[in-house]
Amino acid sequence: MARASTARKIKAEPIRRDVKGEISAYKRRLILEEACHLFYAQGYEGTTLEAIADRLNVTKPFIYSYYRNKAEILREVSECGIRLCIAVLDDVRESGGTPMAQLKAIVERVTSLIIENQEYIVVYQREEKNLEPATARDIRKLRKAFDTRIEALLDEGVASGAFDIEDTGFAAISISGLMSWTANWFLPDGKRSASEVVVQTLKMVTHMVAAPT
Amino acid sequence: MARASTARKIKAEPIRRDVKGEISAYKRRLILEEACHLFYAQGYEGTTLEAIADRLNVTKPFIYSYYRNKAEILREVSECGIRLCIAVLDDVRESGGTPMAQLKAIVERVTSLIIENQEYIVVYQREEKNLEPATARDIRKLRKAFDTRIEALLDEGVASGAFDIEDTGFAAISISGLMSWTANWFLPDGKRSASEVVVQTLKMVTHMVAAPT
DNA sequence: TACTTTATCTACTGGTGAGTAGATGCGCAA
DNA sequence: TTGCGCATCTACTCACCAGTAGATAAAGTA
Repeated sequence: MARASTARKIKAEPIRRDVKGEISAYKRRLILEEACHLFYAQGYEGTTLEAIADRLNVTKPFIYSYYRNKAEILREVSECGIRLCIAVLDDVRESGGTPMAQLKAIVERVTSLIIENQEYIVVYQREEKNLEPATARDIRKLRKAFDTRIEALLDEGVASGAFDIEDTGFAAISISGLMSWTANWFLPDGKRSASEVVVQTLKMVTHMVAAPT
Repeated sequence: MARASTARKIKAEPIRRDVKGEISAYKRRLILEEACHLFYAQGYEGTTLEAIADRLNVTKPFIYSYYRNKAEILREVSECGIRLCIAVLDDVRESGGTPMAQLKAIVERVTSLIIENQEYIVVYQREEKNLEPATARDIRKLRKAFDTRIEALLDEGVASGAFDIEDTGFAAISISGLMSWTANWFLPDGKRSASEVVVQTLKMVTHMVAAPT
């Protein structure tokens, strides 16, 4: 085993960076970004692996040494967006505050995230049918978990009297839908800037749930 | 010309149905429905014309005698949903009423329509990238026109004091987004029935735009 | 009956693109 | 300097599918 020979080196300098691994991860990242960009512009089936390779000035087998197949690239693209959204939700929930303050923070940050990662979000929405069924299920579960946790927050707000909502489950779907939908129509050079969209979305959501004062 | 010989018959019985044309239209319809169903279940690229033909117990060239090519089928599927929505909007606007009453009627009827035609709507949303660019532009224009006319209605409501909205353009996008999004998550056998979803959507939209009383 | 038209089929082509086998060449260790 | 291993490439295979040419059969017409 190679392990025995490296063991000595580790003793001399116990903490060392996995340079090889980092470079490999970086290359995966490059492939992923370019793939997402092309999937967004031309669709998944309309994008050949050769086209991705071309844009990176490499060849198709290069890609195959970092991803098992085309579907694995799509999987990674698809997971990316929802993972980020859940991370934000976790962060806000942990840092506490009133239900209204938390909801506002979530809407603000998640909407920004969706705009920033528009291509990833849209590709997932469009190309779900090209994922392997098991993968599609897993990602759907993540989305569902996101909605359920928004629902829990809304329940807290209803209990405290901050929100006036009849069906919090439905409201949660509506809020997360409103944010997701942004990815479908937002244009980076359109008449509304990203920050204006965030502000307006926040207003819509607030209007939708706030109890009359 | 054959026209001269049929002219005499038309004189004998001036109003006659175009049976041949109707049958032809009916066959197109059958192809369209089956195609939409398969596009929905397996994606556009994942559906072969042979598969569509199989389900209809015919062969591929049969389809080619009713549609020029695969993309033309997709075009018809894609146009279907938005055309129906615009027809409803026209109808409601024509029959008049207060802005609030009109908005409610639109949300109610369009949301129902979207649920009924879920497959058509979703296929369009997903497969836009597989349309010919010119066709995609045309359909986008229809969607845009729909939103603009919702915006005009919202403006009327703001003028009359019924609505409290800062950016009616944004609110219009949000409302049509909320309705469109339904197609993405509604399950015919899910825990909410179609009519419950319609009622809840109506409540969300009302909450979102209504001026405080 | 014989001829025409129309609807649909059988059997093909041509192009494409995912995935792979094996070659090549470069950097590193001894 | 030689040899090894890793990264990447060249050059293919294989399957699939949109679209088509031309056959066939059924219905109508004279």
